[in-house]
Amino acid sequence: MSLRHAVLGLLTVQPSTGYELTQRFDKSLANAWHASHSQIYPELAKLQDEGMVEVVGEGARRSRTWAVTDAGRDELRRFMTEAEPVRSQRNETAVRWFLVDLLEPADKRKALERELAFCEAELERLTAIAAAIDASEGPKRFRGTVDLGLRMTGVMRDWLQEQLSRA
Amino acid sequence: MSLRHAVLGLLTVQPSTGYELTQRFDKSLANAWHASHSQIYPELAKLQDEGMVEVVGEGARRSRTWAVTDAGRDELRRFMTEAEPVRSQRNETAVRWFLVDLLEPADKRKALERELAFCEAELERLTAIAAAIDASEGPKRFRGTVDLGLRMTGVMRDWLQEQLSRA
DNA sequence: GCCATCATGTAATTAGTTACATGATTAG
DNA sequence: CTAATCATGTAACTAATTACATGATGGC
Repeated sequence: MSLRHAVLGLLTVQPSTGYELTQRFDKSLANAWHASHSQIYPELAKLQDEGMVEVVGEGARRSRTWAVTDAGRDELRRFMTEAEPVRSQRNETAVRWFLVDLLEPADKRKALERELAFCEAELERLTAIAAAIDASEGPKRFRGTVDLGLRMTGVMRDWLQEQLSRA
Repeated sequence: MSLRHAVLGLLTVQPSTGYELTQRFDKSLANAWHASHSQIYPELAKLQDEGMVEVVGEGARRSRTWAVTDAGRDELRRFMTEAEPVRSQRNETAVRWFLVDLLEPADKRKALERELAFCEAELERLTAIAAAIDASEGPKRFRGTVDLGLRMTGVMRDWLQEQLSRA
């Protein structure tokens, strides 16, 4: 189960409230993992029971800021270095791209155009994130990951354009 | 829900038994969707109830070959052309690559090397599939999808090598 | 005062995994 | 004849989504 490790990882980068975590899942981990608040709050409670996270601050609207404990850091390290990676994916976009070959030309073109628009938007989104990191002070962590996303999305865009020009 | 559309798609390409479908999920859709037999058999039954698949042959070991009906083809087309794509992913490997920046150098190098080995293996797997398609007669469907996989995995390998050389 | 958004939670349902179970066929 | 693999199914459990529910705060 990877939800808890994603939570531990995000909280290691930066202590957050449950609400902020839900947003960070869709920003930082948009291409990796999705979790909604109804999953995150119970998971934080479970992690707290197990001593892996703790409340380090309370703010307005009875919000609580969570941080990783030493036990949590140990568990995250164990996951990253010792646990056997689970490689299976669940990616509806990839299913669609696989199945696009089954469509007749007109439908295929329309589908490819929609996907192309998605890639362009994603490139823009990642470019903005990269610029923000570059403009910031400090260690520029995750700049590499953003760069990987940019390269992958670039490959996808090129591929879609080729498919379109042939369709 | 994408399982049923993956099933309809795979059966559109080639009628199969449930057993064959489980294998095709891990071969053709390895980088898109995973489903185990305990999910596939009930889904075939449900699709049959809804008139979207039918038994077109029976073989040894009481195996049954399933094919898509017109209603199934309609549903697949509707999914591909009209349904709003769900973009969220669930990809533990991507989570790991994101979190690798949190590790100290020695752990990081070890983690990157493991991922690099995975990419090399994946490149080999895809190269073999591409060669098989190229050697075959007929329309060479999905050759493009395999090529996309090769390009993406190539980008990943290069990125991992760069990260390693800097770690 | 009221609307948007921040913020947290639970309940009901659906999807997916792991474990259990069984029988048929083929290769050695 | 027996072990491996083919082939199908169900049961128990865990994970995830969708829907329901409530209250706080800040901007207008």
